[in-house]
Amino acid sequence: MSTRYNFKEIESKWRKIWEENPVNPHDTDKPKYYCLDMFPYPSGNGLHVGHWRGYVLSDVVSRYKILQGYEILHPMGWDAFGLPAENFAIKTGTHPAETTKKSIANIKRQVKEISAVYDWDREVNTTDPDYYKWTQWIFVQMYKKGLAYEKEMPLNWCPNCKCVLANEEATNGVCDRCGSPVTKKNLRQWMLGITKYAERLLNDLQDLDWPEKVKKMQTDWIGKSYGAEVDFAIKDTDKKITVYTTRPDTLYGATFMVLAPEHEIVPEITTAEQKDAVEKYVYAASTKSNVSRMTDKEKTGVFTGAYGINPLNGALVPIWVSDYVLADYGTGAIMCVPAHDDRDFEFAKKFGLPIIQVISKDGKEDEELTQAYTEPGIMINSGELNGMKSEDAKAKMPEYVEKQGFGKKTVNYKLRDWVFSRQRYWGEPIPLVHCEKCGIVPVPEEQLPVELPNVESYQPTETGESPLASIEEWVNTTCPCCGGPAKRETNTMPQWAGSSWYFLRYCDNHNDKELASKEALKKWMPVDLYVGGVEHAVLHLLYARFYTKFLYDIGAVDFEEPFKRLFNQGMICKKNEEDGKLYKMSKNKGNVVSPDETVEKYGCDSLRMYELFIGPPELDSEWDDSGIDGVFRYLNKIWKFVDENKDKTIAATSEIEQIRHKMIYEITNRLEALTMNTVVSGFMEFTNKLINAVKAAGGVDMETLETICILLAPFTPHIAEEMWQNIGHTESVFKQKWPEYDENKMKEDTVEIAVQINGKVKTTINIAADFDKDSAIAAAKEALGTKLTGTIVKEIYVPGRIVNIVAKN
RNA sequence: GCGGAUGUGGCGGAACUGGCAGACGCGCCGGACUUAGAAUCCGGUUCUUAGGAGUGCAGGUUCAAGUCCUGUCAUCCGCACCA
Repeated sequence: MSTRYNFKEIESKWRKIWEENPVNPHDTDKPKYYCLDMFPYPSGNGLHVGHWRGYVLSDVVSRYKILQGYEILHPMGWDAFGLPAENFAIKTGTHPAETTKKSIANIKRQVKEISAVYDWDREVNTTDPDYYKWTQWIFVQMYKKGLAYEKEMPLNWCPNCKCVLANEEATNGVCDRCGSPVTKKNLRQWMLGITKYAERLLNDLQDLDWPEKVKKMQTDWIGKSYGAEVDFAIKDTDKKITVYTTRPDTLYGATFMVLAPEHEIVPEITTAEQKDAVEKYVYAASTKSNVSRMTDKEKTGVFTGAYGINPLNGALVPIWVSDYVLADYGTGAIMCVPAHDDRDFEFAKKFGLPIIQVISKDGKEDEELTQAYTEPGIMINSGELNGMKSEDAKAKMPEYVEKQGFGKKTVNYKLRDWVFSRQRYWGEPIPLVHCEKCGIVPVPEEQLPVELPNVESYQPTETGESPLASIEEWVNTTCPCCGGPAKRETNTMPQWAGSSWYFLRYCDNHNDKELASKEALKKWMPVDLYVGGVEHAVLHLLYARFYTKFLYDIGAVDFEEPFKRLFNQGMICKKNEEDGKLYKMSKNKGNVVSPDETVEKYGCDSLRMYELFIGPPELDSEWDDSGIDGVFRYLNKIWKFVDENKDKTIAATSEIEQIRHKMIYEITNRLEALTMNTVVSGFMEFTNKLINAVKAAGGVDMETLETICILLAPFTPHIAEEMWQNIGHTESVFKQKWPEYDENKMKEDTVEIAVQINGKVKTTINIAADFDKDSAIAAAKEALGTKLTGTIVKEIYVPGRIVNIVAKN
């Protein structure tokens, strides 16, 4: 394709000029706008055109805000700790720092091709000791507040990564990173008490301008439920079992109990006759993989031989063990009401346990329940509760149980504390020292950062020990407290540590006294628009909110929510040659399109515009190699139009003026709504209209040419800047003001409207836009002529839209 | 199983609070320019027995439904024995 406008020359020219004279000067007294991209992991594979999508979108918004008179913070950095560099080190012996440095250099070069208005002097890198000093500092503050603690417990262990995983990283029993099935391993690990923040993390979601989907995912992950804990005494012992239930209204219907196999009371209450069977079952459950425990829905279980006593009516209920009860949710023990719970019903049927109905639709007992009745209804077989609405009983029971002294009202969360230590090399060392005399001592703040030492072997171990453990001269240190011999903590932090607060560091990235100064944070935070993929809906976005709330509590920041508005861009997919199916671009699938080549062929402006044009930005889109031709042709067209008309401008005709105002109106509104695909189609549509109007008028006015340049500037900055210069300006287009529209001037004098008979379009008429109903109907009837037959029942006129005549024959 | 999103020409997709369905672009067809091709420009492009039919399917509300209501199907995503 031959080129009409020389994008190569224009783009390199302006890139250079902007580098010397940034279009977004700082330290102004303008209002602020913080527009943030989720920073990338600098992978060796570099970027593909899918990565551009979010970056272009956020840049368009940033440049638009500049034109609207804002001072912008639009930074970029590198989330550079992580496994790929470390695995590469294991294979080749190359130090991860070296690999990371190279990858960053490459990806930075690629990111610069986007020509975004990034503040490169605010770049951060999570592996830079000046950065992770503060990652460690935050950990120390958490430790001091008792929020970071050590605990031994069965943890998700990825045998492939040889590393523990947080719950959030092991959804569906599979390692988030490598897809291996996760096993459980009993390990002593560092935890962060995120559950202390469950309520705030849940409540504060309400006011965020985030996609509902993400809010819902976080809400579900936190998993709040209301209910009661009820104590069941165990027959012939002085022991009791506390169960958690969300259905205290059904307490009279409890006919058995089930304990999780891991429940500590199981061996204590199991009778001699049942001992073998129970031990066998518990052992089998412990070796069952996480995946099958989640997916095997067929109920299994074993009777312990013991009986609990229903505190309400003294009824004896057999106590069973089954792995459908989870040890780490609620109390690890449940009361079972088979009449009103699907799972309990299934269990009761399978093992022949009694079923007592305590709720029914009409207050009468059903003949026989064929399935659990889970709807609300009227209480029956429930003593003093009989006749009450089940919802009322549900609301009343927790308090009643509490008053009677055999339980209490409670709230439960699915959210677990965050397993925070990793047994790998390429991460922030946890800044703690183990002293025989003083116990665990945090490294004093003035000694931070605890830098990562060099190791010989990056190989992780089977035992759950970090490769750092083998470096004796590093491990052996002195206790900051007593000066005696001590050992360093050898675990490192998860990759999420660095990304949980990086948006704060951008505000003041050179500060060596604080993670960021109060003034800088006050100026910039919170983030006004955060753009990134939906894959971090629970992980990064939950952790970052947690960190922010913690920093708020210790007075380090004065806001509780870091990201006011969140936008999730869709992925760019491409058909795989082999199976013809759409896949997200990836090296594995061999469907990657390189932005480097695309820029070479079409230029940055064309690629930027095509990234937006490809489809609704929040949905996945299919890359079409020839689709970019359309925007490239468009840019040539607008270039030619401006070039041909710039030297012979005339006064604006009313038609051209009307097009200009309408164009400003549409582009602005669509841009505000982030419906970027329709912005691009709007540019094309209005340009076509304009070209026709200009042909008729014999020329165009200067203001219209200027408007086009400014409107295009956020989208295709180079060509816009060049055209702006070509029409006679010496100052950057980004120093201009975003144009305003005048609604009165948008209006057309005459409009074409459709004329319908009984809702079917028969013809169209051109009438004055301000015609009243009678004139419009009259004009419509005239246009219809003999087509209109029968008796007219109704006449409808929607100004500017339609005339509909309802006639009966 | 629960929750959410999506469903419109050959393709990607437009259509603001119900008001001319298919904007804009790709592709394709025809024409102009050219020795020729590429590029560019101009015109056409939902289907169709030319009366109509048509926004996954079946109903409903309305003068008027892609848009609202009821039911249903398909695809994708998230959660998934959370008591």
